[in-house]
Amino acid sequence: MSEKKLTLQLDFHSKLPIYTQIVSQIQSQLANGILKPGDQLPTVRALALELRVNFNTVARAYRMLDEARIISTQQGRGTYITEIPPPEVTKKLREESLVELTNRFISEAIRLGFSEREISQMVRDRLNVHKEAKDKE
Amino acid sequence: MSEKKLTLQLDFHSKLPIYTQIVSQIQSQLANGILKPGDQLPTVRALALELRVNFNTVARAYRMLDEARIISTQQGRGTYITEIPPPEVTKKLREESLVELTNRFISEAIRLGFSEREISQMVRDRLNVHKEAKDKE
DNA sequence: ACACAATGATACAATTAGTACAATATTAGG
DNA sequence: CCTAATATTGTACTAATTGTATCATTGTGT
Repeated sequence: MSEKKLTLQLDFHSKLPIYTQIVSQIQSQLANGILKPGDQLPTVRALALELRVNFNTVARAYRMLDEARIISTQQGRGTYITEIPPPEVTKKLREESLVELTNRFISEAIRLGFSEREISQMVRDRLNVHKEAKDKE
Repeated sequence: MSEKKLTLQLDFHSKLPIYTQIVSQIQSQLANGILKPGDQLPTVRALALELRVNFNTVARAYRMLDEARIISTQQGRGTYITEIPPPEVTKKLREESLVELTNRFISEAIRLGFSEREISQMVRDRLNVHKEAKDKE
């Protein structure tokens, strides 16, 4: 039995609905290898209990992931990460995870009152610092 | 769930519209620490009932506060004080907070296996999207 | 009387919760 | 072993709670 612990961090005050948070966090865990093809996910009820949400909320997230062919849900059996996630799906997932990460960063910065110009300038800046630090190794 | 009582004093004879009074009183309660980031506000209907006003009036106040990023409203779920309210900080602190935020973003992206090139491209990309969305207003 | 802003009424949409059900797996009796 | 009862799992449908959108009404200033 290889049921993953699957620790998710929900923000109940977020603009984002719970079910989309579940979807995107599972996606990103798959994108960066925390979850692997074949892994069994917790049951809708188990995960719901842990996250303190209604199991239909988890079921809705699972359904979305199922429709995206990322997981396979089987009534009476459980849910599993798809064995052969089409390469273009994983590629797409990877892309999407960066999109989301970047969006979160930008909206956070905007909320803090920074302008687009300041943000892009700072990103250039810190990327340069990062690059220099790496080159010196 | 810590739904605040949120006692507001309205003056129905004031020149100031009800919704303005709601807005400014919530703002001042936040400034005074009576309300804190993450606090859930009463539902538009509950507060309206208590204040003996139409719930659309409360909704209007909430919408204004939402646009000012002071609260976060989510259809079907509720209304919350924004977790990270726009800080009126000094220029230096402000600068440092963007540095911190950017560093966290970059290292997270690097950890996920993205290259500097991909990161800067994506930031440009999402900033453009953000800008366009804003321009449309 | 008119124009405009504020408020109210009504219908709508999104999210989550509740309940009953169907498919599959597991276990108990023989 | 085989079969039937039971448990476990996801599904479907519905209800309740929330904020949103639109238009009507009211009231005030000119």
